Formats: sequence, structure tokens, C-alpha cells
Amino acid sequence: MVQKNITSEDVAKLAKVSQSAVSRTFTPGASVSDKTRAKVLAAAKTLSYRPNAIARTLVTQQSRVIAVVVAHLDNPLYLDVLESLSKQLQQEGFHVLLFMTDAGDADQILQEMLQYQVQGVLMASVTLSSGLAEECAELGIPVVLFNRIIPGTRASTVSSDNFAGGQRVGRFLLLGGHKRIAYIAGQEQSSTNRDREAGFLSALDEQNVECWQKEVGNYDFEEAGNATRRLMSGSEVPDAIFVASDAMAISVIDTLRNQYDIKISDDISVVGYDNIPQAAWAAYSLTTVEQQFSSMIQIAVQTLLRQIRADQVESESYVLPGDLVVRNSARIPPEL
Amino acid sequence: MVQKNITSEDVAKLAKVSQSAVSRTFTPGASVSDKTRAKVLAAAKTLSYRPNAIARTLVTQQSRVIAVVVAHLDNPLYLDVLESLSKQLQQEGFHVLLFMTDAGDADQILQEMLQYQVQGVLMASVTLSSGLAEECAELGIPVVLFNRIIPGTRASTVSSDNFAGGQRVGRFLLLGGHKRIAYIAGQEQSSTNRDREAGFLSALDEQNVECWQKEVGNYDFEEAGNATRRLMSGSEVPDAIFVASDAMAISVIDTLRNQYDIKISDDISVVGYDNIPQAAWAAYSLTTVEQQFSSMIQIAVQTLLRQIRADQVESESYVLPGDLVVRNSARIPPEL
DNA sequence: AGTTATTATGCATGCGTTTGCAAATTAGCC
DNA sequence: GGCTAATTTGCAAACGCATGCATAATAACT
Repeated sequence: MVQKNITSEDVAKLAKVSQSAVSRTFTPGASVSDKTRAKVLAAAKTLSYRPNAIARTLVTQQSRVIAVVVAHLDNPLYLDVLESLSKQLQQEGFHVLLFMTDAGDADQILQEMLQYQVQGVLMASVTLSSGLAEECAELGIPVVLFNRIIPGTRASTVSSDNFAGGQRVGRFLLLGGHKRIAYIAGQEQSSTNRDREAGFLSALDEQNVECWQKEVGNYDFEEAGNATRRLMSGSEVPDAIFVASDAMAISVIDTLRNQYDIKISDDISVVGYDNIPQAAWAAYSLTTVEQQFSSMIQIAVQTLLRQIRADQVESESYVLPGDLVVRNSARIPPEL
Repeated sequence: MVQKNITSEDVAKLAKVSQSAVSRTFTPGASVSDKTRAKVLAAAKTLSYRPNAIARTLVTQQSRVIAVVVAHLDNPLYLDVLESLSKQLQQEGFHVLLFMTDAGDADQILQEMLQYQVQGVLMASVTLSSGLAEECAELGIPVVLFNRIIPGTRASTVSSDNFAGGQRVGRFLLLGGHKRIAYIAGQEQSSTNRDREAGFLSALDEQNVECWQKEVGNYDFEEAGNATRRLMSGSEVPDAIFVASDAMAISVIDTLRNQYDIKISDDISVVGYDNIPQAAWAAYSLTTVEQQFSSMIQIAVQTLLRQIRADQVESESYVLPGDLVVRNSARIPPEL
């Protein structure tokens, strides 16, 4: 019932040429006369022949496939990241083998990807063991990490300057005259969170201010609400909260408004991180730090493709600044 | 500099066995003695050998790859869809080749996928020509569509009952006593929009009510705001708006509140569609229709895998009901 | 120990391409 | 037309693996 695969041989037979001729017509830049090319294309059309990319990969050693690994939990913007990524790669004739994970079990996943002879790896919010990173380098497979770092390997990194971003928020809140500045963390072990927190604390430290209270929200909507309630449970409450992601910040604002009848920015200032689309929604008007995702993606793709084409992997590192987007969820310092 | 690929032959040589023995140790269920298997595994480990899935595919004709095509524009929930999809397929030993597109140029993309010998195709919010759908069937490649239908082919479909959903919204708004009910459409040519609209209109028709005004928002945040302004530009304004997606509905609410000082549900009722996470946010509390995405995905994956395993493609069709989630963005009929 | 039934192993072929090489064709030139 | 140079073409050998078949080794019984 299912038709047998039609191969270049079949086309060759119909077109009365050699199999090589068929192969050459489908290989850009190969040497074929217009006459035979026409014959081949005609035959291919009537048989609805499609070259077998698997067989081609086997001989050329070029799968034209890039593995992409993303952990969802971190950021709702990753759909846009994926979209931009896949479109750019498609444009360059590459394809995306997608893996999603929520844990750090990236190593096992990577083993699977490598079996498919991927030519490059792009990981967003996922880390892999430095051993495997180095193994990829040995194999000539470039690895680019999005917002993560693997020190001591040839894996490349594209990230936003989370430290500077956190610092900027800290200074902004201090300038706004806040006295009890709290922090709601994302996943504590993630490098994004660590850097944002470190930058934030360093800014406070410049003015000899201490973080008033810290809670953990794990980049989760629900948990951020719980963290907020913990912040509000004492006799004193914060007058500003830096939240490690916009998604959590929105949860914080909802909680403050509905359960504590707080006026955002009048009573308590809230600053987020990421500048997701919802941050601009009128109901939130969230002051936040913008990550230049689209630039980051472009750089990531370019880096990957450059290394693939040059056939040499090396550690490149790009850190993009994150601008503070000032809206109305946090008191605006008078001097601005 | 780059090490040569290590093959089963290399492992065989080191383990002092035949290449077949190596192949068999990595083929579940093949006949190998424990002794040789141990030798092979040891050798494989020291060489850090990984079977070449490409070569395997070439001979077994089983790529264990599923192509997934999604159009982003339709729904922000597709990140969850992708996640669930990829995890389920991974669990079954399949992998996802991802393609993202925004247009209906799925046909060309499909050509590329087929070159990679994918064993199944899953499309979300994308249609492909019935000709190609039939060609896939000829090739023994099952195609499952998510929220789309290709009539007259062997492509399968998993969708939510958009007609019934729209109908439910229409009845709900009528029961609420609304007199001027407007509709903001998604992409007019999309089957989701068509069905939602048709169901909605049929409900109004039951009571001999006509849709007060219709505007098009193309599933876009910005355009939905514009559509809202058009609805509000006349001497009379609507007292209820059915919006074809939650993302647009949120834009509508923002616009009504900030530009027209409308009290949602007191002055104008708004009902959305999808039940995205933000719909539950306190600031919106959006009444909407829930699509059972997780069930839909599960069914889609099961359908695909079943057909692949049975090695026969046929047209299956699953329509899941969508429940109305009543929140506070629309007046609640007294009798409820 | 001898015989048969069972399990392991190796050999060799094929999967559908690309590509170096040599032969054959065509074009270019006097 | 004759000769050389350039272009086309076909042949055949990989690419790395799975697998049918024949043979070898082992196990199971008398």
C-alpha cells in the first residue's frame, strides 16, 4: 500500500542518465549541462522525487541541523526566541532539532542530539556539564549558551548584562528614596538570578544600604505570590520590591493590590526584569529592565554559523547591556 | 584538529569483535552474549562512541523524527504546547524537528521536512494544501492538525469545538441581557475564527438578535486596540464584546479602561477565548472559553504514534468541548 | 561422551547519496 | 578540418550502520 521510496536511481532510469547526473542537478554548483538538468528535473517532477537528506548527510557529514535546547520555566518570551531562531536558521538552510527540558538533565539530551550529528548546539537557560561542553568542542560542534555560562570550556555565551541590570535597578530605587528595599529572587542557582541579585546588592552596598528582606519566587507565578505574602506578613512592610522577572512582578502587583489594597508606586514600588509584552499593559505599566533578546538571538545565530563555517569552535562571549524601561510601577526619582 | 568520527568499526577493533557485534549491543533485543556486550560497552566507553543515528536511519528507514510546524501569531500558549509535545515525544523515543512560520507557506516547509524522512507531521494553526496532505498519506506519513482541518484528505485533526464555544459565549451574553453585542474577529480566514464566529452568530440568531458590529483584530494585540476604538467611535457604543482570543481581549480591556474610562462588566462586558494564564490575573479576571490544550496535545501525539506504529495513515478527527470559564469581565446572568 | 537444540558470531550486502577520477563529449581556435 | 582546452558524464568507492544467512560456539539432554 505504501509506495516505495523513489531514489535518484529511479529518476536516473526515467531520464536515461546516470545516477550521478541526478545527484548533480540537485547539488548547487555541480557540473551539469542544461540539457541533462532539464531531463532530470522533468523526470524528478513526474516521480515527485525528493533528495534524501539523510543519505546526503551520511556522505557529506553535514546534517544542516542545529540542536536547540530550552528550559521553559525561565521566561515566556522563549516562544519569540524560538520563532526568531528557527526563522533565521531556516533562512540559512539549517533546521532546528528541538529539545525542551525543565531540569539540568541536559547532558543526557545532548547525547541524543549528538547521535543525530547536529552541527551546532544552542541552549537557552540550560547548562551542560563542562565535560560534555569540551567533548562537543573536540567533535567540532560549537555550543552557544543563551544567558548561561560554562566557565573553562570552549562553549560560547550570549547574555545580557544581568549584573549591570540589577545594579541599575538598585540605584534607581535608592534614588527614588526608598528605605526598605526587598528582593524576590528567581531560581537561586540560575546564573541570571545570581547576577541580577549580585548587581542589585552591589548598588545598595554603594550607599551602605542592606537588602531589607529577600524571598524566593523561583520564576514562578504562584510562588511569587507566596513570596509577596511573606514580605507583607511582618509589622513593617517594604517600600520597594525588586522582582527578578516580569512574570513574577506581575504576580506581586496583583497580590499587593488585591490582598493588601496597596497602591503601586504610591505605597510600594515594584520593578521587574525582562520587559515582557505584558509589562507594557496599562494595568501594570511595569518599570523593568529590557533584555535585548532579538539582538541576542541574532548574535547567537551568527556566532554559531560562523564557527560552523570556519570549522573551528572557540569560546566567544557577548554581553549586551540591559536598559531600564521606566514606567509607573515604581516611584520616579525627582532628578530624572 | 577535529577528531575523526569514531564508528562502530573502531569500537569493534578495540573490543576485538566484529562490527555486527557492536551494532547488536546497541540494538535493543538483538542477540549478544553478556560477555561480548561487556567488551563492547567498555571499548565504546573508552572511545566515547555514540551510534550514528543518521546511518541507522538510512538502513532502518526509521528516523524517529517528527516534524512540528507552528504559527506563532495564533496563540501565546504554543510554548506550552511545544513543551508538552516535545516531552511526550522524547519519552517515546522520538525527536522534534521544529519549523516556525507565520504564513501559509507550509507547503514549501513540508518539502524540506520530507527530505529529512520525518515519520510524522504535526501542525498547529497551519494548513497545508490538500495535495501535499495526500502525498504524505501516500508516503505513509501521518499528518495531524491542531485546530485546523483539511477536508477530503487522510490528514487527522484534533481541535476544540470552536463552534460550540462561540455559541456558548453568545448564549451567555444574551442571558446577561446585553443588547448591543459586538465581535472582534481574529484572522478571518482561520478556521478557529470562522467556527467561533459562526457559533456565536448562531446563538444570537436563536434569539433573532443580530451582531451589533464586527471588527477584525487579526489575533494581534495592537490591532485589537484599534478595533476597539472603531467600536467606540460612534454615537452608540456596544454593551458587550466577544473577542476571538484572550490576548486581544486583554488589549480591548486596557483600551476601554484607559481611553474611554469604561468599567468592565458594569459598562461593557468582555468575553475572550483560550483561557491563557493572564486571563486569570486579577487585573483582568477575564471570562473566557477554555481550550483543553493539554488533552489535545496528548491526543495528537497518541494519534500520530499509533498511526506510525500501525504503519497506516487514516483520517481521524477529535473535537474537544471548550468550557466557559466565568470570571468577572462580563455580567453574570442572574439565573446562574 | 555423543547428539541435538539453542544461542552467538562474523561475513557480506544494501540503505541513497556525494565525489574523485578517467573517459567522452563539446567548444574554441587557427 | 584538425588540434587542444574546457566542460560533461559515468563509474565506483565511500559514508556508518542493520540484518539475513551460514557457521561456530555453547547449552541441554540422553
